[in-house]
Amino acid sequence: MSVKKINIKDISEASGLSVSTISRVLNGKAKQYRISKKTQEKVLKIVEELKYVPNQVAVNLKRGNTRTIALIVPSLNNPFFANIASVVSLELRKLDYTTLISDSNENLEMEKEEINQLVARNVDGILISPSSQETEHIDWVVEQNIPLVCYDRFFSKKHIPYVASDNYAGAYEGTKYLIENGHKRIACIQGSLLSTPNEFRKKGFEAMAKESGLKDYMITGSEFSVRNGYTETLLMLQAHNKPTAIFSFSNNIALGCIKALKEFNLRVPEDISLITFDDHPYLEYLSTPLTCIAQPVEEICAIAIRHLFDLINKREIIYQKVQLKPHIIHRKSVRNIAFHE
Amino acid sequence: MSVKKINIKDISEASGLSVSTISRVLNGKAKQYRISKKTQEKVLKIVEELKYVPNQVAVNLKRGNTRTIALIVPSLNNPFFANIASVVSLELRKLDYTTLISDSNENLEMEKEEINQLVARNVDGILISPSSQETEHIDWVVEQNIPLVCYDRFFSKKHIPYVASDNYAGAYEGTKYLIENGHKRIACIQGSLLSTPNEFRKKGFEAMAKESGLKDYMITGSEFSVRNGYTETLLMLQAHNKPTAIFSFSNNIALGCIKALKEFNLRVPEDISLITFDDHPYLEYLSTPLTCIAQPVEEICAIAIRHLFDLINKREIIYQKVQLKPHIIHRKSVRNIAFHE
DNA sequence: TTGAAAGCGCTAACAT
DNA sequence: ATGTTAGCGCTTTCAA
Repeated sequence: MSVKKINIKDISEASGLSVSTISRVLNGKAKQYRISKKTQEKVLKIVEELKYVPNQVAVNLKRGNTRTIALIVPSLNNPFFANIASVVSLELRKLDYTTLISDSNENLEMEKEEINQLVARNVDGILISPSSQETEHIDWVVEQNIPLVCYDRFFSKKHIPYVASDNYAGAYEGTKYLIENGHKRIACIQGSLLSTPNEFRKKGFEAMAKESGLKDYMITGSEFSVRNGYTETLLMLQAHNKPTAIFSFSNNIALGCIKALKEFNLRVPEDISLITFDDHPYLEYLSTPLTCIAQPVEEICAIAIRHLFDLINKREIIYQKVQLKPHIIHRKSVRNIAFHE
Repeated sequence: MSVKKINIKDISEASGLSVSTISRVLNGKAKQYRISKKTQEKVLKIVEELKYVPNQVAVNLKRGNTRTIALIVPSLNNPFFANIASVVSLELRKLDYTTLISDSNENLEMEKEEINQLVARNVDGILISPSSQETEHIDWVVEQNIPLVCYDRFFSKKHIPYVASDNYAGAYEGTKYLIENGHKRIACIQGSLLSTPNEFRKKGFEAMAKESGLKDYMITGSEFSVRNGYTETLLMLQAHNKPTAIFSFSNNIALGCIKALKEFNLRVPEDISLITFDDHPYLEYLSTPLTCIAQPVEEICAIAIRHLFDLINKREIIYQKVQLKPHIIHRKSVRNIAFHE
């Protein structure tokens, strides 16, 4: 029934050569060991015929490394992270590494479990966007000298390398843009209070608010989810003093926001303006094309990978903490109300 | 520098017990081997203290299985597949399996490479949405008795289990809906000609067209991509006889379609109607909420997983080939022109 | 109730 | 130019 997988010993027997010779040929060490052309050809021929593929599990055990990098995302259903997963796995494949994508579901317990699994599976490195500020499990990884780099979200108080957007600057600029367009009553809908992007977006907003004397604002919400965007928008629309602009702190939040706005028959930007973090192709085709603060996803991935490999190769990391400037993509969801007051 | 990972032998030495005892305790075989409470506690305590996690690579080599399932998706940037990846990995985790997500990038060569990798890594099973009708590499997997189930896309001519939407029925119903709404000139924009979903969508469309005497139609395009949707729409809008309705065969195609329509200042559905395969939260918030044919993603995942485990456990699979009915979600992108001719 | 040791498939150090 | 063998970390058979 069960067809035994063929192994290096089978090749050895079929060819009359020793397993070491097979191993050498297959690992490109033929010249180094001056293995004759004839032998090489014979090996390759038999390998081809028997469709032999070396058992990586055994190779990994022997070598102690797996040529596997783990990528932990908070949610694959978030297009921002799906995009990152796609980019990272493609890039790593070019380096002949396999990517193990783990979805932590925005859940610390799951994240811990996964980290455990990943370490047990001997991954060579971990790229993580942590779901909280809790670091015990992360410290444990670092203690074991397993290379780890944070992307997007990171730990403010720890010396763990990271690559992220400059969320402070992004929020600062976004707010400035809103204010320049005459908005004096702004509501922010934020995401997870435990995440650094949220922390810095909030700070960036507040800094600009302070700088320009903006007093009439609110910051509400607590999750990077459609539902949060929806609920918070619903609530603020029922307050006596509606904002003239909403600053959504993520793509999913914006979606919930739009849903609520629609139910209230409020048009964007005629009745209320909207700007959001995160770009996506569909934003352009929404009933009102959405102005957004786009993050440099490809760069974040590229640099995170580079840093991880610097760690893996014990090269020194010069810029341990990187923040990349996001940029505003102007579409049509912010109205200039400077002269309409 | 490099902190040696602690292993079972370390635990053995630290506890003064043999490695077999450690292994037994850790694998829940304490009662089976009548290991004393004291011994158990001692083991657990030391394991806890030293934060020992068994090396899964060694376990895998020894046991010959990995408790890992590979999920091959054609593209993670397609929200349909990102969604599937998310659902599958969450479901498999519940079963205490790890998911290895691989992005084949709609590319046969990459898919082959990945299959190779996956087999070499001793995955216990493979869930694949193949990027072509080429099956040599798939046959090789099956020959080795590695359980494999196709989802979404499959092989029409092979006896390989699959779970997919009933794309024929979906297209049939979608076309019927268009015709009932008075459309007599319909353009389909299709995706990859090599994929079964496309094949059956095309057939479903043609069947309904024939049945209702629809003559004036075209089927064009060749890729499940935004660009394809864009280009094909652009082309058909320049023809002398514009269609009154477009049937897009995927979410990405629809996005390209909308982009082109917008450039031509054509309103949906006033100037032209649009229906597409695949649902997504944002479809509801597009300038015209898009009517679509939604696939039962959760069910597809659940059944694919069940079938895979039937294979893994050598249980018999009763329904080897499953097609699940999709359903139309009525939004606002199809106009009734029956009385406007 | 516990331990010793073989062996999973491979690589590489040490032969020759 | 090629072969022999130890050992990676674990599970499990066999022994006690």
